[in-house]
Amino acid sequence: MAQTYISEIGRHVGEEVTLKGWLYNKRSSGKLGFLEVRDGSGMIQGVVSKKDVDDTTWASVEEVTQESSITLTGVPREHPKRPGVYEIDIKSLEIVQLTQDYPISPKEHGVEFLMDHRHLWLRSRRQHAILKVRHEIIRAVRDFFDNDGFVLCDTPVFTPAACEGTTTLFEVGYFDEKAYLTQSGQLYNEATAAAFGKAYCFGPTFRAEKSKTRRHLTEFWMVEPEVAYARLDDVMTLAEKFLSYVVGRVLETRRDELAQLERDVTKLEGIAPPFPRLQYDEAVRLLQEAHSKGLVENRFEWGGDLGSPDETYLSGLYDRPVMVHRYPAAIKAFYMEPDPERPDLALCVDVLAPEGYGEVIGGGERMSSHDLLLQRIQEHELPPEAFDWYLDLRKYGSVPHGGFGMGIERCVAWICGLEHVRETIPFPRMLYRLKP
RNA sequence: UCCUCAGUAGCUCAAUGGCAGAGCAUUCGGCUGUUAACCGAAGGGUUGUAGGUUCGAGUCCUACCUGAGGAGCCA
Repeated sequence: MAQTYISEIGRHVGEEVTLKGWLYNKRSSGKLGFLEVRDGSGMIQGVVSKKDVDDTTWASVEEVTQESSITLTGVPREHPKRPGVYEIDIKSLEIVQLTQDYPISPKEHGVEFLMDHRHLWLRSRRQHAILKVRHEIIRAVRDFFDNDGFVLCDTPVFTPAACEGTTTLFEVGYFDEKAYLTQSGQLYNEATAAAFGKAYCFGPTFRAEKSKTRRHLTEFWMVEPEVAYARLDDVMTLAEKFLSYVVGRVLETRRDELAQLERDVTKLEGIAPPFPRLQYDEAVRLLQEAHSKGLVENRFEWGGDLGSPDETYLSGLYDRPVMVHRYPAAIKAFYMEPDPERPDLALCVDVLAPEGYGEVIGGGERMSSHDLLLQRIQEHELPPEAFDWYLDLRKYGSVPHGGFGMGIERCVAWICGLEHVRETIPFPRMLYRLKP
């Protein structure tokens, strides 16, 4: 018999249908059984009474265990006590495979145990909700750029040299030479933006930093748009429109999943342009003021990069993401365009998500002068021959241009209200975590 | 790399330096509207590893291993 998916069960009330899936949980009351069934598309409670089915089916009901694969036929109807919720009266049940000793019980488990069983943990309600929000975020990201005239131009994962130094790169063998896993597609995006005007890449990114916090993965997904002729203000305007669109789409299509995650959606409903724009100088003043009031432990000095506690404090001042711009050039990457009015500042921006989720976007205006870029490469003691092609972009029709990168997992963690990014990707890769 | 915390049954956790315990899971029995169902019973242990202190160590000390949170660095 043709399979009906649980997500479509409402269209089949009163008809006999076949479900194919797995047993999520079982409860019983004597000769009445309650089977919670999942099929990937959703969950439904099956009800089966001994007097209504043959002995074979009742024996299966008694025997079936958590996460056994099953097929069943039955007739869906509304739940007697919960309007809008469906149940299915089971007519017959077949066990495809009887599962023995499923490790994840319906009770609490620790992080290490769940991470070791990540391949099975994905079956749980919570992980389902998170990964469906992730999927929606990725769809929204693609739709936003596709609908705005951007061309998807993916950049390589194998790269010959570092964008910003080799210390945080994974080195791999590439036949007879060394290669590195990409830490950003941005340099290549500058080439595709010069070709297509507006381009973006979206793929995995690798950082070999020995970071061990709730915000770090060694392999994560990043979307990076790049726009020819864009100035810093244009980049910031794009970033606030983009983030607002993504949040709006999740609110529109994934309310059930956010409710499952107990996310306070009122914190998301106000996310709309304009986002506050805070110049680095002003951020320093706010942080020093906060320190004198005892709100921030360490006194922040001009010239440093914002630490996590600093970011958390600043983002806590606003009800939407805050865009901190014009950091000291000395602490930013070599390719940042200097501010013509204050050459010691870089025309860059970091977008800090609310509620302490930290930096979700980093970007800015790129350097357009060939000679200054070459000078910066030399100052940073980078091998100029590795950047021949990159310098070419400044020799043949150089224009002001800029863009940003957004880490998908931090965005998912923020929108879902999660404690840790490890749950935002099916199989997280972290310091000390390479399996499963 | 550094700082802090943790490691006891398959899982989550108790146990003042003095008999190794509970809930869940599993097995058996009961229950016709359950919702992490509930009720009764049973099986289940080299207390992360190695050494030390002590009449006696899950508990105290040392080293190591594993994990978690944080710093730095970053999206």
